[in-house]
Amino acid sequence: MDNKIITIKEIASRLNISPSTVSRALHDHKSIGLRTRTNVQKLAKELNYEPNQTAIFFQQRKTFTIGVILPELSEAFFSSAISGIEDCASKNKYTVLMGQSHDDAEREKQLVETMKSHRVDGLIVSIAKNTATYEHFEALSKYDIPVVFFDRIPNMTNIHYVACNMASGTTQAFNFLRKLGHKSIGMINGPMNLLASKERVEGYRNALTKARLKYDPSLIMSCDLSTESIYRVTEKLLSLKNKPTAIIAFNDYVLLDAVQAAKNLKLKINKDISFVSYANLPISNYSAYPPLASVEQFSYQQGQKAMEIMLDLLSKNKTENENHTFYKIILEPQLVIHTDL
Amino acid sequence: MDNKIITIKEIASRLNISPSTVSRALHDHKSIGLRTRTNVQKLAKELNYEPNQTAIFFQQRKTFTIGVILPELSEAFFSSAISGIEDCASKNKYTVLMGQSHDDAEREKQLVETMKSHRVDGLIVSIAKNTATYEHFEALSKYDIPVVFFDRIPNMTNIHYVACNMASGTTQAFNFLRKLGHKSIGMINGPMNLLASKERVEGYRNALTKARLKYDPSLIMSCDLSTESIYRVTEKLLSLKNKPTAIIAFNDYVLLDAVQAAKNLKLKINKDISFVSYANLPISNYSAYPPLASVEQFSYQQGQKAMEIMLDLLSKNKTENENHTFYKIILEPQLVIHTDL
DNA sequence: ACAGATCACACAAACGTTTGCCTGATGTTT
DNA sequence: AAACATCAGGCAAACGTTTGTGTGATCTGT
Repeated sequence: MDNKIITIKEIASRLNISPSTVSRALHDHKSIGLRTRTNVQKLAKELNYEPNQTAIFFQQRKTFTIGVILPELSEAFFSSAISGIEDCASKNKYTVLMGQSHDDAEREKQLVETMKSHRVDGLIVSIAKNTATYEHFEALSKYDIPVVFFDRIPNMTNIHYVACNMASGTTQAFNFLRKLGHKSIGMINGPMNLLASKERVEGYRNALTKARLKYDPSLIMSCDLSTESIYRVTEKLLSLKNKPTAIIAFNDYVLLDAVQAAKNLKLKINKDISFVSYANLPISNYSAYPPLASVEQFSYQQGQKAMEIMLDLLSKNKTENENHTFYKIILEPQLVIHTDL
Repeated sequence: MDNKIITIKEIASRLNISPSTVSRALHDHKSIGLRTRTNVQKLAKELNYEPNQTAIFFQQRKTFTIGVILPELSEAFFSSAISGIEDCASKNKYTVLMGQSHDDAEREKQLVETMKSHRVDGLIVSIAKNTATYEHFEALSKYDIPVVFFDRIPNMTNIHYVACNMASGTTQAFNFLRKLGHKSIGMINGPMNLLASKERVEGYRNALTKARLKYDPSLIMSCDLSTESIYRVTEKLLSLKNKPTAIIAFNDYVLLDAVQAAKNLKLKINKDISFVSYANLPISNYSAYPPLASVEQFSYQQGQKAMEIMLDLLSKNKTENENHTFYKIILEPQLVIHTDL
C-alpha cells in the first residue's frame, strides 16, 4: 500500500510525457492522440488518481461550492429548504457550505465573511429577523459572488430572490375564515423589516377592501417571534373590545405559542377562538391543536428554485449578469385546510 | 471603485518589498521589523486585503472544512445534531460542508467521494439505514481524513463515535412502563444493522432479566422505518395472543405512524395501548397523542461532541493518531416523562 | 515534390501563499 | 578590533492544475 498521493505530475513522469499532456488526456482534449490518451486514462484508473480539487479551485477561481446562510436549521421550514438546495446542488456537482445565523444579524455578517473567504461561488440567504443593514451583502457584488435570497427577503432593490406571495396567501386565509363566519379576524404578524410581514398586512387589507370592510389596525400586531412576545401579543389581541374570533398566526411555530396563550386565558380552541397559520409544517398534522388551515409555502421548492437561479447566474458570464436584470420569483402559496367541516 | 482583487503580491509591489516579507508581516513574524510590519498591516487594512483562502487551502493542504453526511435534514434529530456540529465548528474557525444521504447507501458513498475530492479535513457521519458495506469509509484513512460517527454507528471496530446508550435508555423505558403496571411490553425496533437497534434489544432483555421475567421474542419486531412497515409491524404486535398493553417505539417519528395504526384498529390510546418513544423531539410536546415518555438522546450534544472529537483528532499529528486509540463516547440518555400521573 | 495544413505533444507561465535558506547590515562580546 | 550573534528582509521553490504558445513530424492537395 503505497500511501503516496498520486498527481498528474506523477502520471506524467511514469509515462515519460508532460503534465500538460496528461491533463489534456484526462479531459479528452482532441489534440491528444488516441494512443497516449488511453494510456493515460488507463494508468490514472490503475493508480486511482483523483484530481486535487483544492488545486483546481485555486487555479480556476471557482470552488463549486454554494454558501447557504439561514436562521435556524432546527426549524422545519429551513431544514426542508436547505434540503431542496442541497438536492439541486448535488445534482449539478455543487456542494453546500452551511451556516446558521441563529437569527442574529451580527453572526450573519460574520458568516458572510467566512463564506467569502472560502470563496464560495455564490450565496443563498434567508436573513435573520433583525438584519437591518445590508452592506455585507452588497459588498459581495464587488467579488462577483451572486446572492439569491429566499423566504426572508431584505428590503433591497436589485436583488435576486424567490419567495412566496404572502399577500395572496393571507387573502386566502382571510377569506377562508370569513366563509366560516368569522367577523373579527386578528393577526399575529412577524417583524416588520421582513418583506413577508408587510405582504401579510397587504393581503389582509386587500381582502378587507374586496369585502368592503373597514380596517381596524389594532387587529394586526407584530411580534418578534420570541415566545414571550407571542404571548404578549396574543393576550393583547384577545383582550380587545373588538375581540377577534379567529387569528392568523405568522407561522406554525408562532401558532403553538399563541394557542398556549389562548388556553391560558381559558379560551376553548376552535370554539372561542380559531387559528389559521402559515408553513403547513408536519407538526400541524400531529399537533393536539392544529390550525384550521395552514398556508403552504413550499419550502423545499423555494430552496430548489433558489439553487436553480443560482446555477443560472453562475452559468452566465460576468458581463451578462451586469445588465441588471434580477430574478424575482414569486411562488403562489396554497391554503391547506386541515378540518373536515 | 477599483474592482481589482488585491493580493499579497500587490501589497508587496506597492511597498517595494517582497511578497514573503508581506506574508510574514501579516502573520506578525518576529523576523520582520516593526516599521515595515506596521506599514504592511496598515496598507493591507486600507486596501481591504483578504487572503485568498483557496490558495492557502491548496498550499497548506488543509481546508478548515468538515464534511457532514447524514440521512435526512428534515428529521429534527439530525437538524438539531448538525446545528450542534456547526456551532462548534464555527467557534473553531471551521466550516461545514453538508450532504444528505436520504437514507440511501449508494448516495452516501457518492457523497463520501465528493467530500473527499473537496479535501475536507474530516468527516462526521450518521450512516444510512441500509448501509451495509463500509469500504468507502475505510478508504478515507489512506487520505488521513478522520471520520467520526454519531448516532447511527456502523458495525465496525476501530472507529471513533459518539452515541447514546440505547440499552440503558431502553431499560429506563421498560422499567417505567412496568411501574405503570404494564405486563406485556412490545417493541417496534429499527433495522438490525444499526447498532442502536441491537442496543435496544439488549436493554430490553437486561430489564427482563433483572425483573426475572421470561423473554418473548415475538414482542420485539423490526421495521425499516417506512410508514407501511411500521403499520404492518404495529398491527402484527397488536394481534398477538400475548398482546402488549404498551409499546416502545423506535423513535418519535415511528411513534406517529404506530399511533395511527393503533387508532385504525379502534384501540384507545393510553387506555388499550400506551406508547413510549425515543428522541424527545419537539413534536412530542405538541402532538395530539404524545408518548407517555420519550428517551432524550441529546442530539445537539451528540453533534457538538462529535465535532469536539474531530477537532481533537485534527489537532494531533498523523503519527499520534496512528496509535490506534479510538474515541467511543457514550452519552447517557434520559427518560423524559410527559404525563403527570 | 513542395507549400501549407494538421496533428501530437512539450514548455512554461500562472493562480496566491508560505517557508527554508541565504545575505548584508547592525549590534554585542571579549 | 576581531569574532560572532542577531536582525531585517529577499530569493526561490513548492503545492497541483490548466492553458496559451511553440514546434517538430506527418499528412494533404496539387
